Amino acid sequence: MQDILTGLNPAQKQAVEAVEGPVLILAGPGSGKTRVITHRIAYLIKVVGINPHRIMAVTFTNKAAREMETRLNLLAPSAAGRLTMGTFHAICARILRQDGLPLGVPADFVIYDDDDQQSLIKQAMAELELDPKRYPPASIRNAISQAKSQLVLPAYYFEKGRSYFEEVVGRVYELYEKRLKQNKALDFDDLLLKVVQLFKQHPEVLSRYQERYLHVMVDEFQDTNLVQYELVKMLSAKYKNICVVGDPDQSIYSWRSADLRNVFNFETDNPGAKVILLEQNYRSTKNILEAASCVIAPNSGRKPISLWTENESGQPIAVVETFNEQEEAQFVVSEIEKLTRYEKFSPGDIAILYRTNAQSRALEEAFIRYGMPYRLVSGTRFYQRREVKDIVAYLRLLQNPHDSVSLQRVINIPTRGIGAKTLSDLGQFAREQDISLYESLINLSDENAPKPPIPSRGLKPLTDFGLLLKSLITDAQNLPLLNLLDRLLEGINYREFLFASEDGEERWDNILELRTVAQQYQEIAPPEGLSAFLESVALVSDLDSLEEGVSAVTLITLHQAKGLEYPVVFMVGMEEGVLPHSRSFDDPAQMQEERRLCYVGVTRARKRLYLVRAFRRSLMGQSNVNEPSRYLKDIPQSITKGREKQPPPGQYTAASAASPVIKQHLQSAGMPVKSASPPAPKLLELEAGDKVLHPQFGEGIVTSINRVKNDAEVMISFHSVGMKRLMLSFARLTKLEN
DNA sequence: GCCTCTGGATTTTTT
DNA sequence: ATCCAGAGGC
Repeated sequence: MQDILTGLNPAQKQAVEAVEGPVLILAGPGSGKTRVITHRIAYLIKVVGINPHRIMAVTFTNKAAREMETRLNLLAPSAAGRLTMGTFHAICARILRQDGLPLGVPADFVIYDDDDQQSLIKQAMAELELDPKRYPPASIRNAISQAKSQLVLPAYYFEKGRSYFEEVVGRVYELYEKRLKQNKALDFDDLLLKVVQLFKQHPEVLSRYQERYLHVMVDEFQDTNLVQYELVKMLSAKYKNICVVGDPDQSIYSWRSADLRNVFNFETDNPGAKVILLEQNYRSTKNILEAASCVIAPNSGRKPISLWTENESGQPIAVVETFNEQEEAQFVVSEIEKLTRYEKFSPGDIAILYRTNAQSRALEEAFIRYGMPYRLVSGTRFYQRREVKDIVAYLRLLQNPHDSVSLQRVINIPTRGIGAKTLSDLGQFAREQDISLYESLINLSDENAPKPPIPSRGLKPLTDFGLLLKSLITDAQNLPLLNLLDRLLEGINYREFLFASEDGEERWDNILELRTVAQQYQEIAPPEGLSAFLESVALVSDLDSLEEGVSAVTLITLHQAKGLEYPVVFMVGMEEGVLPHSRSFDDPAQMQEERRLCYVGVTRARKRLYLVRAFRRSLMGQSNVNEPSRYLKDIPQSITKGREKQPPPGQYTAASAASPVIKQHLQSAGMPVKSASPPAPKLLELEAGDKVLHPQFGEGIVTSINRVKNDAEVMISFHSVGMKRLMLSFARLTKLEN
């Protein structure tokens, strides 16, 4: 037990030893959070004597779970594999496969990702004859997902006093649920929600789990939504040993329903909760830490966490202005060149962080031009690639033939002459008979079964497809995964099909890559090998494959960078409109989140931090001049080292394209400077009473409009979120016909 | 049923 | 600038 507590600071030690009752650990960035969690688990096992089987540790990412597993193995090897450790979704999927039946969740359910979810929603909307122009499927999906994350059921939308938009959401939600059930499918939100429902409706199941888990720990608690919190509350209700670890300043996923109320209400929710602050930072230099503190300080309603470090002051923060994004990229690359050539840093020590994926483009081009190795985390994600999704859809169909979303996806892949008309006829028939699409296909080759009304010309491909599926489904029961996969690829002539398309070779390579992943499931006996594979495919992300120790510069979004650290960090695009993103301008809560995002970025850096901005930036095809990010102003000059642009080189003769420094120069020399600001945008013509659509808030009614300068303040009563005040130029409103 | 064109939108994406 | 979905033409 010596080794478990030695080397911990007093706060960490306190956190490790606080094993009784509810505990809230507020852990600043770089404060040794993972260390505390793993040591606490080791302490529970080796000192308190808890059976590892009775401990649950929940994380958000597979990567975090894996890391914890690895580190725990060093401390308490005997516990290996005996804990329940994993992501919320993985743990819930397991519970449902085992105990879902009483709730009507079949053990062989498939998991729908966001794309599948959207397909099914579109389909439901078509069935309800709802115009996707008026009710964007993405908004509806979002509304449904939000609802599910907050334990809201369709019935809520039919209560008195709901708006028409909400009623629409309710109707789609209801039908969507019905279709999910028919497809024996669950979406990501369901994995959590169904477990909560299972526990509520079947107390005997709940009490079994409650009995088992003496200790429940949750990592990244600031990212939990209401359902997730509800879940851990239920699980820990008997023994009340619930320990949550998080940092509200690093909450950047509210748009994925993360709810900070979970953190802020924890103490009132859990009387007698111990609160422990981890404030000593082991990661960054004093300068970097101070910059971080200054960035986050202006946010209101924060938990009182103030970071400190015994690390050296280090270098000043480099604040750099470049002309445009090409020059920004060039600066980054040449600076990296210097860092790796003249200093001790290697490319693997360096990361470039940005707000939006689109920003990676210019950077990549520069890296390629200079022949410098880089790795881009998640351009198009592997499991999102069309060819990979197609084959995964086939495999899902083999596990669960009722999965109509997958069936519709692959029914004409490769092209076999089954078009939209045939498909809709088939779909209508299936609905009328109340059978699945697969069953109606099978009916075609069964003499006694009712037949869908398909013109004879379209029949043959359908019948053949049905027979192909049927035989593959039998194979799925008997063949090891790789053999099954190969038989599938052969049965549909997939290689030939891909090679006939553009980028055929690359796409086939992706299939071979998928095959390599499948190889790991080869040893699991036939039907289970397939389902284990599919489950892992559904629940992994790209970040999971982010290897360490690669000798290349990492290009990564700020969101994805959470939880990572690098000796050298470049944050690019430090401009108003980029960070903070212009889409957040009209919502104070979102603006606070942008600030947290900046804070997350800054705190990724260990030794060196560069904050880079471009004077001009092309976004969506047009070039704009952006102000420096407000966050730059929050960092005191005493710890920064500015590197304003050099005097104008030849190519920057256009005054309108000059940096502010250059412009001043020109102006004082009596030269005319044309304003580089874009022309005032055309504003939407609106008046009170107009009906409008907002991409996030949905439909609303304009209650008042107040012109200011070139813009206007509009008050809008939204059906979904009530009254909001928005700036017309920023709010992406669409006018709807009254 | 397949191909081509156009219009619209384009933050972030742990599972 | 680009990507995608849906519409319309062959």
